[in-house]
Amino acid sequence: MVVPASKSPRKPRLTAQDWADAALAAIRAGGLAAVAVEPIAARLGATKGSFYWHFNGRDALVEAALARWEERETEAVIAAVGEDGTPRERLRRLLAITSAAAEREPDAIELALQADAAHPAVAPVLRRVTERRIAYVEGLFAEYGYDDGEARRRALMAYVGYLGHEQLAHSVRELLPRGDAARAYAESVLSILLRP
Amino acid sequence: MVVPASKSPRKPRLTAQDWADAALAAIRAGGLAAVAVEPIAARLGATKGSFYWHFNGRDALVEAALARWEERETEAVIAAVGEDGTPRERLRRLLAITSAAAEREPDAIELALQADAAHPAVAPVLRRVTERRIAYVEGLFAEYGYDDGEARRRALMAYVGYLGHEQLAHSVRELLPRGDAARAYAESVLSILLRP
DNA sequence: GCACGACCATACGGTAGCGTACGGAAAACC
DNA sequence: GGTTTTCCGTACGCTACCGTATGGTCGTGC
Repeated sequence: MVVPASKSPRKPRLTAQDWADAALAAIRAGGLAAVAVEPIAARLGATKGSFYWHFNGRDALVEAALARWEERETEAVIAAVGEDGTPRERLRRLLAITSAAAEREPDAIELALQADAAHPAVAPVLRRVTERRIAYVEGLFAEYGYDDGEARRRALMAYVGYLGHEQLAHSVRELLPRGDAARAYAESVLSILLRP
Repeated sequence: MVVPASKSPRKPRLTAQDWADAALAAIRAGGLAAVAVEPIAARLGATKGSFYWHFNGRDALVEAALARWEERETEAVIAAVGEDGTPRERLRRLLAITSAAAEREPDAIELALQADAAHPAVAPVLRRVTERRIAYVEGLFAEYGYDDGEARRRALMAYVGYLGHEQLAHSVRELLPRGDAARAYAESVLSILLRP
């Protein structure tokens, strides 16, 4: 009796995207250094033979993963805040989204990239994403009523605080306030940033 | 003609300290992953033979380097601020010291450890150092007049801002204000943090 | 001035990962 | 249904690093 094709799940062919996503997963789990062809191949149930058909080498894979991340990042974060409400409401929403995310589990990919910010493939990606984000927050503050210089300064404070918060959530999470204290903290941050 | 002993500088014997310092230098230059026995040996003009006499293995070297860093860190930073003047003056001094340091070149060792915060040897060191620092800043805010909760929150904001600032200085330095703008920024941060 | 212990170099085997060569299977096309 | 692409597995050599074994050299006590 011959078993039909449904026995072992029919080995789907892999695309370059599959590899890029797997590389992103590796970055999330172990940083840029974890982007290693052979382990990822094993995890995909494939071999290097497949990989080197889709890519020229490890560097190309890294770049593909970063491109994928930047793309996702761009469309996601800012859009999540929306365009409804006063600037204050949008800032509160932004704060809520980011701090809630960090309380669960900080964004490991972003932290990994920040850690390898000097890597030639990482630097430009990080620069673009960072610039976009700060400019966005600066816009919110400007809309709120601050003049150019002050809006820029406050945006920087806010973003720098965000970065450090993610970092601290990753390294010494128990020092961050939780629950009610976290809400009081967020409220305090918002009111301080919006005080003239 | 035979040259006396002064020709090649007489090969000084190495101590465990020498190795630990060299490892720290490697961390500064290339992160934890750069702590590799053979390259460091080469840089010291020695071989693994020397290393494995002083240490049991790579892990022991990493721990020695971290211990050395923690020691330095503890005695240095807080002491630099001193105990003179009002809390406000001391906070300003602290801000000046740290932001000036970041403007030149952020502390690469600290960033590297932050990047590998999950490493079993790094985590406890980072936890202790971070706790000490935040507690110190919290003390300053308390002395300034805030009640316990508020002092803690402000200390957290300040520290989280410090972390993010170092991070940004490392990844996208050109986004940070320089010169006069930097001074205006620091002034703004201080006044915001000390406003009731 | 020699003997012993501290210190180090050399040489070796082992592992993980990169990249290449090449043959074979699977789809796509006609 | 055969041919041509597309996709992938296997096998190989190469490099960088870890850790061990072993014998040599240097300093120091006596």
